[in-house]
Amino acid sequence: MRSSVTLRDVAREAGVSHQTVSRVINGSTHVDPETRKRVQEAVDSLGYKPNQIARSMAQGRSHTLACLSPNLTDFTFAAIIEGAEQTARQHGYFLLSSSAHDAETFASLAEELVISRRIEGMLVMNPYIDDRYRYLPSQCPVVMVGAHPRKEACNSVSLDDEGAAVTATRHLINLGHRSIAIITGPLVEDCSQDRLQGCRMAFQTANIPWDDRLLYEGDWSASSGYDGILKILESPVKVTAVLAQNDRMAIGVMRALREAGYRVPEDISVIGFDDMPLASYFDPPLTTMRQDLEAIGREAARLLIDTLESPTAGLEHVRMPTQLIVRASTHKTEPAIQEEEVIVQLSANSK
Amino acid sequence: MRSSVTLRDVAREAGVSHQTVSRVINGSTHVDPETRKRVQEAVDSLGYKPNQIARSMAQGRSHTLACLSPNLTDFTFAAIIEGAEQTARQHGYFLLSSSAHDAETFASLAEELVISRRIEGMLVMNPYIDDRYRYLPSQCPVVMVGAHPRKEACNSVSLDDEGAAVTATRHLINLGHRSIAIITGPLVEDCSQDRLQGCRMAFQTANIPWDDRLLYEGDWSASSGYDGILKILESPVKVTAVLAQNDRMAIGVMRALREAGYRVPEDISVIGFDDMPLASYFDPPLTTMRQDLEAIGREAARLLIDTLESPTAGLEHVRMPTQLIVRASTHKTEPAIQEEEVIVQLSANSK
DNA sequence: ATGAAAGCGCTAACAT
DNA sequence: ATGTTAGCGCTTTCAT
Repeated sequence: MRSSVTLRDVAREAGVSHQTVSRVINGSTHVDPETRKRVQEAVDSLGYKPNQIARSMAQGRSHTLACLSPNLTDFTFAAIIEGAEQTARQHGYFLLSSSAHDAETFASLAEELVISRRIEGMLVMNPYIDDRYRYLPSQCPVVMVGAHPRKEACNSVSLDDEGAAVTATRHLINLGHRSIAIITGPLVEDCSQDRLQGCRMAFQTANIPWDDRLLYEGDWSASSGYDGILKILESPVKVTAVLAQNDRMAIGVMRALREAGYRVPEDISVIGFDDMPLASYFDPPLTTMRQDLEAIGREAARLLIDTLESPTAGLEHVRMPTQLIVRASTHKTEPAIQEEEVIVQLSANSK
Repeated sequence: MRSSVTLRDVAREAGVSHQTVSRVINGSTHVDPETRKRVQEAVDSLGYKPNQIARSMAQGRSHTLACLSPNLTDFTFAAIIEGAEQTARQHGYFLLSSSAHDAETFASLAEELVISRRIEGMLVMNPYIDDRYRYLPSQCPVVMVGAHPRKEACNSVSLDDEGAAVTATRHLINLGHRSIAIITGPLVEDCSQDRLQGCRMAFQTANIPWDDRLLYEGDWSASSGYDGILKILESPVKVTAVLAQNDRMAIGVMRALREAGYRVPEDISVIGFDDMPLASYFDPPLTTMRQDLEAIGREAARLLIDTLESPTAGLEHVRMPTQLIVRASTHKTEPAIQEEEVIVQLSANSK
């Protein structure tokens, strides 16, 4: 098991110095084609594979990236990781994904990874959900995912949350809704704030007055959507549509509505965000803002690798587009203003 | 950035040899308490952290494990990885999780990881979904997750699939059902076969004849559940209950049933497997066999680490228990035989 | 209890 | 174009 073939074994076999073998392995140009061939044969016949640990040691590089997220199971995180891992591997990096439930865990984990030289760069999912942004490693490049740096100098990839919210809200408005409840994610998170801001803007454009009684701060869970809409329905305002900032909360909303005797979408329309798996299997199938999570992960990894390989690269803040997916959970109230919206949005974002 | 503190820096600071520092770091007993204290102070004041790459290099160990699964996004895989990662970290290992969509990807990835000495052991999720089991690395310990070794000599962790299926089936039988449709996962997978076998056994015990027209092989997707039940309903047999081998297919079944004008559970009962997130938010909330996925991951990692650290350890094949979760999607047909079943199962499995 | 020497398998810098 | 010499930062002998 520890009888691995080394560079020197190959060198001996090929009758050259181990350095020449190294050159061949690393594709250096300064090698005689004849020699290269001989070395290559030795490599093949001995089944030599470079020991990456030794290589990392010699160059002081680990060829490993880390991705730290609050957990690995939320579909959004998992899909981003999947994308990031793909891209990392394509570029010869491995991705170590770890979950850090809270800021302390994050801090110790990040420090260990960096100081122990195991990783060269780090993807940080949702850095502002708690204090974790305070503990971002200073000694290696970081890419924020799902949030924009406030004052940290690092790359970032996030959704066009504001734009997505504008689109979603306008979809409802165009269906004739003017009394729209909003269930947000935790307002400490940028993405909740941005989505809220998008709603505000769309309201303003349509001259819909803002009403705080129609707002509820959830925590992304289905049960918070459930609780939220029930709370809102207690107010005297008549709601005809609900915008939930993610699909899970939208599910909770639909369930509460059903139990309270409302029909979706005939009485109340519901729109979500994410287009999570099975969104089309809900009852009714959910209208939602789709985001291409794997693309976010790919982009984030690309950004990190770019930074690693060309340290001169400036900071980038990428916003990923979203797409309105109209299913059965949204519906006209009064005669709709115009229905072409859908087509417009689909094409505008499908690049 | 590369100005890290090394063992020698600490040694100089403490006025000892770097070797002594190494002893302190590694908790060797043969160190004078006085010296140890001095070294410790130097370590602290300099903020020294061992370079893990160098350490790996010297001991020929990477302290890294890999987990290869078909993808990272399926909730089942993600949750298992989450559990495995936790345990790995507790024991000082890192977990490199990668997805290998097909057998070829798996083969090259596994080879690279092992030969390059990046990892010391490997968790392999669902090795029999395709040919990947042929490419299991021979040079490092492997733990199979979700399947039992056929002839491979490795550890494994899987669900008590057969037992779970027996419990699920008996739940339906006890509710008076005798005409039960079954939607399976891909039959190349052990877990589909085992669950099917459990159904067969429960049928036999209850003297229910087997009817192939009530069987459909799905692929775990919601749409295959949808298609499957529609296909089964074409046959002249009257179905009163459906057992889907996972929750996603169960969702597909419920949707098809709803669209075909059947009520769940009044006309037809549905039971799933997994207790996936939101299972309780389906309409109706889904009765299902819960599995503790994170526990599976933890167990798998534990097994792998045990093997690594005490090579004398024999092979283990762990079966994890499941738990019947009764919600609203199952219902009596004729007068039920007895209802205490539920309680019995819950306590029997909740250890 | 401590130190000195050697080496893990490779790459980098300098020869030639 | 190729070889030689030094390490990378640590652990592992083996002395003392």
